[in-house]
Amino acid sequence: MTNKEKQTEEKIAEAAREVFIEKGMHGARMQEIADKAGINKSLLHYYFRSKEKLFDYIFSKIIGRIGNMFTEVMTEGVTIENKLKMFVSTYIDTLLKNPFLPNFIFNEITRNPEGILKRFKSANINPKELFIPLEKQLRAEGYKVDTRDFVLNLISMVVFPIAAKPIANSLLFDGDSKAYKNYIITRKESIVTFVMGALEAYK
Amino acid sequence: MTNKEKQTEEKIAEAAREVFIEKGMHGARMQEIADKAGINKSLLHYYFRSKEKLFDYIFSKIIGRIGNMFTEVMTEGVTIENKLKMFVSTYIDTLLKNPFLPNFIFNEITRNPEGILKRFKSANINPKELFIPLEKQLRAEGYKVDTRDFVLNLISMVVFPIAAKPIANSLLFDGDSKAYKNYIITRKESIVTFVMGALEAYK
DNA sequence: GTCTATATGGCGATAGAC
DNA sequence: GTCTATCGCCATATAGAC
Repeated sequence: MTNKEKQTEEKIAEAAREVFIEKGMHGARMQEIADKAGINKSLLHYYFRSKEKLFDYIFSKIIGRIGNMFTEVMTEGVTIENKLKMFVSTYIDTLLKNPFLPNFIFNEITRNPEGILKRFKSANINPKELFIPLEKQLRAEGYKVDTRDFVLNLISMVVFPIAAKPIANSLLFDGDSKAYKNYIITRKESIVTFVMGALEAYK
Repeated sequence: MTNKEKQTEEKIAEAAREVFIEKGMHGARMQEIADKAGINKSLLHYYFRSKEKLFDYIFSKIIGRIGNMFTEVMTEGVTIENKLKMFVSTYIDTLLKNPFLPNFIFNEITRNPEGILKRFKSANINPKELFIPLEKQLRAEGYKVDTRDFVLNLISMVVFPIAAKPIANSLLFDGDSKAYKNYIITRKESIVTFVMGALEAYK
C-alpha cells in the first residue's frame, strides 16, 4: 500500500468514525463522510466497496480500542479502590471527549446483537481474563459483593449519565451544558465514594 | 370520530410504536408499520400525514407514560428504602417487557435534544415537583448524599444493564438470554441492597 | 487514484378510483 | 375510509474518462 493510499484511507476512516458515531449506521450519509474527508463520494466505494463494509471496519476498530482500555485499566493499580479511581477517571474523560459513543454502541449492538461477541473475539479481548482476577481481589479484600453486580453497577454509573445527557441535562440543570459537564467531572469522585460505601456494606 | 376510524388509528399507533421502538426513527419503514397494522401504506398518510408526524405522536405518548410512572412511584411509599424497592421493581418489569425502550429514547434525545424538554412539559411533568420532596426526605432520614447523584446512580443501575443487554449478555453469560433475564430479576433486590449500603455510608 | 456522470433501488408521499 | 398505481426524491453504488 502506497503512502497516498494510506493517507486517503486514514482521512476516510477518521471522517467515517465521526459521522457514524454521531449519526449511527442508518443516519449517516456517505456524502457527509466524503465531504468531511475532503474527497469525492465515489472514492469511498473505491476504498471500502460499500457503506456496510466501511461501517464494519470502523465499528470493529472502536470496539477493539474500548476493550484495550478496559484491559489496561483493570490490570493496573493495586487496591480495589485505586482501580475504581483509575477506571472512573479514565472512562469519564474518554466519554466527555466522545459523548456520542455510548448511544452509538447501544444502537449497533441492538441492530446486530450476534456481531458483538465476534468482534470482541477478533479484537483479542477475553472477558474472563479480566473477570476472574477481579473476583479474587474483591474476595481477598473482604468484599462479598457479586462480581457481576459490582462491574455492571460501576459501568452503569459511569456511562448512563453521558448517554442520557440531553434528558438529565434538561431535567437537572435546565439545559445548562457547562453545568452538566462540571457535574459529570465531580462524579469522578462521587462514584468512587458511592461504590466504596456500598462495598463496605458487603464486608 | 367514528368507531372505525378509532380502531384503525389504534392499530396504526400500536404497530408504529413497536416498529419505531425497535428500529428508531431512521430505521423504521412505513411499509413495515403498515404490514404490522394489517393495512395499506397510504392509509398511514391518510391518518398521520407524514412519517415525522406519526413518530412525534408515538414518541410523545411514550414520554408521557414514562413520566407518569415516575411520578406515581416517587410520590407513593413511605421510607426511602420502600420507594427504592417500588421504583426498581416497577421499572425493571417495564423494561423487561420493553427491552428496546432505553435505546429508543437515547437515540431520539440525541437526534433532537431540544424536543425533550418540550415533550416533558406538554406531558405535564415537572421534575422539580419530584426532586425537591425527595431531597427533603433524604435529609429527614439522615442521608447526606447529593440528590442528583442518588437519582442518577439509581436510574443508571436500573436502565443500563437492559440497554446494554446484548453486550453484557455475551460477556457475562456466554449469550444465554434466559440466564441474563433471571439475573436482571435478581437485580430487583441487589440494586436496593447496593444503594442502601451506599446511603448508609453518607449518614 | 481521483473525478464526473449516471444507473439503480428504495422509500415517503400523492393521485385518483371505488 | 381504503385501495392500487405511480411519482419524485435521495442515497448507494457503478461506469468510464483522465
